[in-house]
Amino acid sequence: MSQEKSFIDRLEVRVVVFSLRDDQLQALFCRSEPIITQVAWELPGDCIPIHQSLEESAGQCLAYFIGLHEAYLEQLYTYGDPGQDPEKRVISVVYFAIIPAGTIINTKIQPTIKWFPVKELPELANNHRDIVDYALRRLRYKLEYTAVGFELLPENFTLTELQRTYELILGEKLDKRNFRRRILEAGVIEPIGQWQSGEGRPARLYRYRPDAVAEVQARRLFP
Amino acid sequence: MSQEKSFIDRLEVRVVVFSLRDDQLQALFCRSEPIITQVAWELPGDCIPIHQSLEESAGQCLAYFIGLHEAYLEQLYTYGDPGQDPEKRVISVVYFAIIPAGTIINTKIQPTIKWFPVKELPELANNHRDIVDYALRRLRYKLEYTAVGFELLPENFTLTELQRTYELILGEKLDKRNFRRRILEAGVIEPIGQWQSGEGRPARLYRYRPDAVAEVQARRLFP
DNA sequence: GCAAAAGTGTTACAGTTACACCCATGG
DNA sequence: CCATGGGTGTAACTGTAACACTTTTGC
Repeated sequence: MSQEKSFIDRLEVRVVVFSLRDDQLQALFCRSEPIITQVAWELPGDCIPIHQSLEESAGQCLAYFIGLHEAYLEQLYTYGDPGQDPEKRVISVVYFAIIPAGTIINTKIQPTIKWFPVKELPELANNHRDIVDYALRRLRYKLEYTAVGFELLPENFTLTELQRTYELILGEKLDKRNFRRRILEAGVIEPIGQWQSGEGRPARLYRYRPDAVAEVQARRLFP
Repeated sequence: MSQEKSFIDRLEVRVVVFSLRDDQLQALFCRSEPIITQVAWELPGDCIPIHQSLEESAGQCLAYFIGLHEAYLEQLYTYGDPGQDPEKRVISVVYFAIIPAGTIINTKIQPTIKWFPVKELPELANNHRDIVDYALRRLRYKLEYTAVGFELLPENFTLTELQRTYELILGEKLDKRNFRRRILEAGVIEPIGQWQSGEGRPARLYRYRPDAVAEVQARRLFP
């Protein structure tokens, strides 16, 4: 095993932050340093201090950019192609994060950040567009067989809100009765005994049961 | 964004190599340098030269250890917890590889490597046991919704061999008629017009259709 | 001719989908 | 009292799982 050291790699963490805002799935970007003249956006990120684990760094990145200390966080992929300069390479360990709808984030910490709907992304630096696309695929995919959808919602929510969340991410309409029957049968949520009033009949509020076992048996390609 | 450089990180690639051997799923390890006196095994790996991409390095690792230049390769996870020494950290980008059954590998290149059945792993260095467990989960999982199972087989195979492969990895018996019906209906394999003889009636040989679309619609947790 | 492995259909059951109306509240 | 969104059950259909015997070859 060769022992050649890689002194000139730069190791960074990047985070794709998703949230539901304005009835759309949005992702967070920050303005990149204008290298030539073009201004582009990039994924929030940072170097990884030697004393930190990768996940800690991703978490700290969230704290730094949006002042948030708790969020769903999952490693997505590590990118590390050599660039044009054969003496330089950036290793990007990318995480994705999910922020509950309605979370108030402190944009004063970092005035250069901005949310964009995933359907209307701006021009992004490097391969960040591909990264977001991949994160989105993973989110959709994961939504189908785990309970990750609840991470997008506040602690208490109505069944209509939950259904809307699923519809937004999957990009298709779902049947109300089937949706309700199945999610209640799955036993992953419980009513909190309160109702949310607004226009029309008040809606029962539910919360996710953190003890819920919410992995579905995959459908096999072959039996 | 802070610009602190991480000079003392060591960046390495590791590969979990799976193959079917002796009617068992096996993984490849190499003898680790005996640090104190205890001899343990570790995942084959190497440093990542600055001019290479991560996947290239993983591929080169396969070439170096077993003289193989083509194999299914997929990024698994990146590990990078700080160790005891706060000035040192190893970043391990881990891939997993699948080698078709019957592939003759050149163990003369590296006499210190050895296959172990995944059910009888030896003592492994660092967190490599966890890594293998995770790779195995991913392999099982992936088998259920993609056609990755074919990577474990030689180019031509019988339906019984294919079924056996699935049974070995999933760890359960499958029904012969259901298995055959569904895989043939899926249209991912085609007969090559030859038969393999041995004991009993000769078996028809098939091959995987590389143009096959072989992703199954996931079963949803909620509709 | 027999041992050994390949190959082949049907039926019962479970899960999924499609679908339309009444209910409770606020204004 | 009416507009608005919340809430509820059933029937047809589709996919899945369970199951045993015949066929072809080598020895």
